[in-house]
Amino acid sequence: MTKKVIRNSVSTEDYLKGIYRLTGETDEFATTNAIAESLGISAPSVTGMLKKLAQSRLVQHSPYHGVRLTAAGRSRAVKILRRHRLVELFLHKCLRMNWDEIHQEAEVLEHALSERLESRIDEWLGHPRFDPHGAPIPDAAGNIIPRNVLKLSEIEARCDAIVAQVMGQDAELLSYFKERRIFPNRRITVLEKEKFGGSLKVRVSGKIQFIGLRAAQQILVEQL
Amino acid sequence: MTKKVIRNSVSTEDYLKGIYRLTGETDEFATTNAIAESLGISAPSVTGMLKKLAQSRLVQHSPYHGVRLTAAGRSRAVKILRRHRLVELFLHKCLRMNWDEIHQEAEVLEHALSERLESRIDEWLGHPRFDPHGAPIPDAAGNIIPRNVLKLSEIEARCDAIVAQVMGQDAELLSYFKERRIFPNRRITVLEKEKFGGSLKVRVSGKIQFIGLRAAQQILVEQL
DNA sequence: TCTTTTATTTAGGTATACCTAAATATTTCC
DNA sequence: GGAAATATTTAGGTATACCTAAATAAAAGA
Repeated sequence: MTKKVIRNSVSTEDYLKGIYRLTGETDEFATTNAIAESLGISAPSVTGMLKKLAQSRLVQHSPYHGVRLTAAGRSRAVKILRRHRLVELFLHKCLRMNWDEIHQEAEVLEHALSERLESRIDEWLGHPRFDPHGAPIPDAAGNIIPRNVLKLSEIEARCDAIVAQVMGQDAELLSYFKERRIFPNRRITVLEKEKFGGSLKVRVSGKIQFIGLRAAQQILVEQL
Repeated sequence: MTKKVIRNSVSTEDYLKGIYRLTGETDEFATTNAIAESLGISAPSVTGMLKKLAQSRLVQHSPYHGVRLTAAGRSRAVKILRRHRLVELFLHKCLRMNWDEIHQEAEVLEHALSERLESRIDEWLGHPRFDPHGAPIPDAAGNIIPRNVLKLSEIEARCDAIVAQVMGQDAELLSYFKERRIFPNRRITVLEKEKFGGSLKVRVSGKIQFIGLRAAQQILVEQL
């Protein structure tokens, strides 16, 4: 027992991706509850799965504390992330799918790509570096372009910035951004910040508008 | 118990597709062993699964005799077949994937397409009617173009025909056809048939060559 | 510090889909 | 018709990945 099984399941990939999303390239631990919430799975189920992932040396499990990805686990997570973002961009560019539909499709397709198909799509796209939401696409070796980004909500009033990325998980939020013409590479100026977590008054794409705090936390910018 | 559960699994889709491949549009029964062999699963496992599919009203199960698809089961099978063939053609046309690679990819991707993506691909391809192996692609309603085809092995010597379809499951066999330039829509003439299941001497694409009987059974033609 | 709250894990159970070995039904052949 | 061969099903078991309820550990607050 406690043998090191090879885990190729969709579940395994979803856990690794979820943990990576929580901890990024840091060596922080992701907590059981955070993982449970992000995957929509009960905490006891998560505990059980984390033990299996630890046996397969994909995560390091520190009981009652959390897990962090091993090198192998991180590499698998980055691979899925690459596939997810390549697929999003491909669906958008080749098949003209909407900005707010592609995430949902990619969530399934990322688990169905072979190595071969991944690289064909990468070639078709010309080895792209960013997906349609502005998220960096890891290269075939797993390297990610380092960026210096802040949440829009953290920018001071009267500051200029460039939209780097909008978080693309939620179709409703993406429609919100679309309506307000908030897209990667657009210049954005924070005009005013209401106190105590209120809206931000900004100018973007020539229009002055208000953005809720929750939305502003989902927009990454490069400050100028 | 014995409730009518909704079955959306990859396994379910593979069984329905497999049964359809065995029986086509006829009302014949597929036997347990034939299904087991075609899916590479043990016969007892197949029996168990057929009972579940019968409970979900996707097949009609006649114990010790076999199963046949219900209308619902056939419709699901044809949908998967449509997706499989659309994906094959798309990979070939858009991503320039080889004739003998696309089946393997489609085998996975067919289970990962949404309705929306299926129809985007269909549009991109211009509502195609045949896949790269010459197999007819069912339309969105599930209708399949009727054809009048024979196996090449059934054609009399000194007869002319047009290659309609090469069976595309096996990459090795497809390479064999590729080498011999046997593609859909090519004219093929059977020059001689060796007795007792020997090779066929044919002319195709201007070249005279021999085709093994097993291969000739995997080539469908329209007799002229 | 000690109690309460929160987070995590253990215990026990479910569904899906597969397996082998053994039993039983069906078909084939003499 | 009956024995042998073949096909199918039953019985019992495994692995994956999920669940709820209960127990326990850790963190927070008085």
